[in-house]
Amino acid sequence: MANLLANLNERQLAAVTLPHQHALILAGAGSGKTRVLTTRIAWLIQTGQVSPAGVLAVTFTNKAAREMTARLSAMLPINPRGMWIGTFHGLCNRLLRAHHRDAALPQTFQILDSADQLAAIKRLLKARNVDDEKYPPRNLMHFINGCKEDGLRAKDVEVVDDYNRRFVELYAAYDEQCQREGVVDFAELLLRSYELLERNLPLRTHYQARFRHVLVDEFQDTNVLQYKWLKMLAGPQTAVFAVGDDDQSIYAFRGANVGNMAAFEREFRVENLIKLEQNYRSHAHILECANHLIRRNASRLGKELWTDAGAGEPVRVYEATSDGQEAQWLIEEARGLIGEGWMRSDVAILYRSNAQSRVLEHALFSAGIPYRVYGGLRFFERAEVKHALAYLRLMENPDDDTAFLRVVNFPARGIGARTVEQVQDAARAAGTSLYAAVAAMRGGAAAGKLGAFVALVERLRAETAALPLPEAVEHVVERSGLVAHYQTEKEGQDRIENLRELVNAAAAFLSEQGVSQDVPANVGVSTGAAAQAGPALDAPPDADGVVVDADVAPQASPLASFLAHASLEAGDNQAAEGTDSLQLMTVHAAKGLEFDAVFITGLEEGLFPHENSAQEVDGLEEERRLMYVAITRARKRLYLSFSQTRMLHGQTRYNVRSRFLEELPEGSMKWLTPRTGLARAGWDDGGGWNAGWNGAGRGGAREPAWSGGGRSSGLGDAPQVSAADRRLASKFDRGLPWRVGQTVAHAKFGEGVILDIEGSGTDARVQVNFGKQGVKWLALSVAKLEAVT
DNA sequence: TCGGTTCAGAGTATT
DNA sequence: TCTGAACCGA
Repeated sequence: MANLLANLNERQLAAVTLPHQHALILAGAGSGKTRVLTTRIAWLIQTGQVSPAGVLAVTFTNKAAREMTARLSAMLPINPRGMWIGTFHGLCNRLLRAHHRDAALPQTFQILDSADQLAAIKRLLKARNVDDEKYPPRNLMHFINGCKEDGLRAKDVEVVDDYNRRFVELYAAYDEQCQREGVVDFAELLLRSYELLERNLPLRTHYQARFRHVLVDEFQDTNVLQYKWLKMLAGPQTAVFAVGDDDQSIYAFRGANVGNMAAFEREFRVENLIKLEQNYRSHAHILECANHLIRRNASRLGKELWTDAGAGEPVRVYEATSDGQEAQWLIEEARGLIGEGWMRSDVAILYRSNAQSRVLEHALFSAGIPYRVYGGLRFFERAEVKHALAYLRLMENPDDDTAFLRVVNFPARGIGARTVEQVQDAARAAGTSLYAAVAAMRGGAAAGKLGAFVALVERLRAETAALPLPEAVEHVVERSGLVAHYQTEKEGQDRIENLRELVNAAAAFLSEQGVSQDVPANVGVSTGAAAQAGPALDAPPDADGVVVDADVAPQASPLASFLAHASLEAGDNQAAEGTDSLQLMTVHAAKGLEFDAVFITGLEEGLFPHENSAQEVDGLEEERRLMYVAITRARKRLYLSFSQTRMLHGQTRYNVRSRFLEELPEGSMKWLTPRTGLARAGWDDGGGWNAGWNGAGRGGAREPAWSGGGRSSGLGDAPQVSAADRRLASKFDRGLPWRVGQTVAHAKFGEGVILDIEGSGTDARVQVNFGKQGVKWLALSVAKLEAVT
């Protein structure tokens, strides 16, 4: 144990060895967060305070879960595979498989990824003849996921208008469709297991008693439902150890609710709040910049990073004349670094939006510098892989209509859209799945072809019944006709490779799970987890019967587990490793990573901070946190660059440098280009976005529209102002006390940002984005708005 | 069923 | 400017 706790600093040690009580650890960037989490678990187990089965540790990404598992197995002589360490979705999947009956799901339920979900929604809209112009599938998906992430079923959603009513109806219909098909989407995994625990007292009591320690990573990223889920799981004997950093909360747009941190502190009566502020990553000038910048955010729990590593080099700032020139400069700098012996893989080039990578890639390519771009298609998202998985899914669960439609005519077997529609009609009439409808259909050429398809799936299932998973996958890949189909394609070779890789992935999956390679793919097995579970899992008999713990419940078959794995872990999304390359990625993708040298590019108003964020509640603060994350990625050297002009959407935009540059401490910066003065009047942190993004550039005027200060005067004076700008400007000439971009408060809806203003006098209306409460038009003569400063 | 054309939209993203 | 999706004709 001595060496377990060795080399921890005072605060880290305190966090690791906290008593059996709820705790909130505010872990700054580079402060050893993962180390504290894993050491805490190891320490608890090693000192006999909890058995491995009594620990539940939850993360957001598979990568984080893997890292935690790996570090733990290095610290402890136990097999951490049997422990409940995983992503929210992975753990929910585990619960639902074990208690599928109580959760009203088939044991073989399939998991829809985002693309599957969208396809299912489109299918739903089509079947119900819904105008998808008026109700775009993507909006509906967003709505459904948003509701689920708030823990709301369709019946719980407050209907505010007719348009919204339709969404709620479709939400209900969507859930029915999923239930009928035996599929669940990502949000459903969470919601369903939450409801399972909520409604099933014996089950809840059992798991609450079992998990004496619940540890949460990246707590600032939890959404409303995840927090509710944690509250449901935490019983009177449970200590929740939440680790997070409110300053690194950059995922509000996907439902993360930083407010959970304060709520946790309050609702769990947290007495142990520990701040990890010593940074082991960056030199002091870099941390100075990070601290100085983030201090501007009003809503913070408060934290200041420090290091004893020394001042290091000042942060370099460069002003380019164009985006292309910015890339050229960057290449020269990078060449210099490489020449000095820096590894290319230790140099990262960050940008706010993916579109910015093109110019950079073009320049790097021309210069012959190897680079890797993060993002893009992942292994299990590739079309050919999804096709193969669809066959496997159909074998496992014939009711999976999404899988059916994906491969019913792929490879082409003469089943056209017309035929498919007929099946869909028949299925709807009979209230069955497409697969079952085909089985019920008689006669006709179409039925013949369809019948052949169903027979194919049946045959595949029979032929693979006794085969181990990898061989079963290989058999399906071959006999489904996929390989043959891609052989006829010009560029099908890569796809065939990926199909072969899928066979390898299946084999790798088995060994990762500790399942023997000999077990037939579709036979339930007991994994190491069950064997390891031990006496701690003897569930207390209850009035309603005995609770069978997930670890001793029959396990799903290797195939079912593999399919879940494929949905829950989309695989790598970065170019294969190999040659030493520069690392290109968005700032979001860089979170959690670190590099010796970091370039943050495109530091321009409208781009970073992004213009769209001005329309969101607390949008600017989130952008600032994003900048904070970017800065704290750098160990030794940090470059910040921006460009006077940038090609965007086919037009040259004339930029003003990012306000974030003005928010950094002079003393820690070194301008590589002369620092020009800027008229900064008109800046407004309170929600306003007075910068003249709208006008600048389109008229060809370099003069920023807001140079004069306030929006209206600036616009009025600018030459060649567009019609849109005049329309905008006119909104400020009516003497209304409101302006676009302003943050306001409403008694019922909370804080919002004004998006638009229409009419005048008693007719005046404002459109306000209230975030989760939605976008609303409010009549100013009725609604009471207050300015938020 | 595929391939070309047209059109809108263009922010960040894990499971 | 560029991309992806939808659509139409062969």
